[in-house]
Amino acid sequence: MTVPKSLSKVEGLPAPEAGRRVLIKGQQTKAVIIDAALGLASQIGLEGLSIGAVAEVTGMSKSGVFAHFGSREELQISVIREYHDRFEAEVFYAAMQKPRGLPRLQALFDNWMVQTSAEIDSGCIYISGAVEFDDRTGPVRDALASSVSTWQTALRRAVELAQAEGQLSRVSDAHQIAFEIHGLILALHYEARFLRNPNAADRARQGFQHILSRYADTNTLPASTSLGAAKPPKLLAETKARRKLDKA
Amino acid sequence: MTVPKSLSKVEGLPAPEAGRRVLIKGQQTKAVIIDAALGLASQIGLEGLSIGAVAEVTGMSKSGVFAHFGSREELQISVIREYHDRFEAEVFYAAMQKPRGLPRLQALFDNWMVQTSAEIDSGCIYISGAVEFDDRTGPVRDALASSVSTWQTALRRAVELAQAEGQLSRVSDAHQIAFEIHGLILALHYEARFLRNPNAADRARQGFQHILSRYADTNTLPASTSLGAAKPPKLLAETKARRKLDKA
DNA sequence: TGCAAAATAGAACGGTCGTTCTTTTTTGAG
DNA sequence: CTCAAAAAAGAACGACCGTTCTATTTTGCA
Repeated sequence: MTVPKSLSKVEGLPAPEAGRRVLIKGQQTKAVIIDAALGLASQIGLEGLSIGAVAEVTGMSKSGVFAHFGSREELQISVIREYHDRFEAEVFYAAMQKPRGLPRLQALFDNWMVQTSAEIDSGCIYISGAVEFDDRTGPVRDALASSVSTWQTALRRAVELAQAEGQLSRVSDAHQIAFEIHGLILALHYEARFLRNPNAADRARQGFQHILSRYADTNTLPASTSLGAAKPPKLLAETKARRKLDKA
Repeated sequence: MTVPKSLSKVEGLPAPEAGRRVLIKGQQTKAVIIDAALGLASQIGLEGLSIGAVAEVTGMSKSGVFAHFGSREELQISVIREYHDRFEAEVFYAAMQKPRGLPRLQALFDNWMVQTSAEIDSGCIYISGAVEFDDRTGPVRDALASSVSTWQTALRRAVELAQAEGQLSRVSDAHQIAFEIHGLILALHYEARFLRNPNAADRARQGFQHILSRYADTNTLPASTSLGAAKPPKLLAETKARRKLDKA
């Protein structure tokens, strides 16, 4: 139909084979719109996001906003993509500077906490969106699930690296550990944002330290956190053997 | 406190001082409406709940449904109350038959898991509602938050009892332990319902056993679950001393 | 600067929503 | 069986929604 999926214009090539013009204004305002829409969606959710509200915030007309996307779904997907990019930059890439293993995993968790609910307003789209689209189908849900899965894979990989470094036990697989970490973030979001519990951040941090100390391997315990009692006597030889296997 | 929320039968007084009639039909259909509305809200959320949809499901007219509540907000609140009652019966009261301590806590968790997402469809209103109303104000949010707080208090109390019985360590307070358990349920709901991960239930169960074994006190470890490695050498004397304190 | 294309605005559409008002049907004690 | 009260239906309202179509303004290369 009209509005050709907005692929050639923004997503794909920046029009190097353009027959006539290479306009820049459109993409500028589109970025402004997406930014405003992301702010709105963070507060009222992706489903509550309306073109009229975005138009009012940006000072544009409804049809002016609409023309950039061609449908509300495409606007929602653009918002998801924008959130994905920011999440990737501020949580993932920011933590990749740390050395692999526990330092990087700790940085991922800290950044995740900040991104999720450290800001007073603005909830997490990955969380609210999951609730809104959990029994629906379609491209919006697919985009959301894809984005979340990417992040979960990255987190799991960080856990695996910590295991490979011998800093995290293998009594549970990485998926299980990532699941428990995810639960802490979800509980943080729930208690901080809905119940307005000011201690939620500390609870989450403490829970993360509990997970680390539970799965702690023998070498290099990072300053032995609050729970000093539970020190499982691990097998050093087994750990080293497995580290070799991972290199192969 | 044994959850003294639900008192009268439906709304206010069941009309014992009725001047003329004591009609029963109205309350019957009202119960039918609320049941249908709860089913709908469990799928599409409290915010997505529309009077028109409820009317269609129940085979009534919009105004017929509306007349029973006077506003959509009141319908939403009625749904929350209904969910509260069912949750109370199927999760809380069903677990109160078990002896206090770990058995009861385990039963609470198991029932909670079933209620939350064991059923294929029907999500949890406490979870979806928290996302939908986390930055709103008004009676619906208040009813939801009140209901959740009541349940959280009951859960925390169960943890405290397990601590008092000497079956759960006190290195963390009950609120922290309840927070971590809550996280497991939230992660279960997220992964099972949104990501369609069939292993989520096992992940949650395993995470719960991890929490138990982390906070395990010396006596009566229940058949030492899958995680056999981490056995923290606890102080027996300290535990007994604290158990005495709790009795006082 | 000219001028076509791009960007934006404006008005209107059909649809659904919660709600109100009026009318009809059903209920159940006398 | 009667009949007033309760329950339910029906129609209509204003508001907002996404979307379409057309008109206007702005953009930026020639």
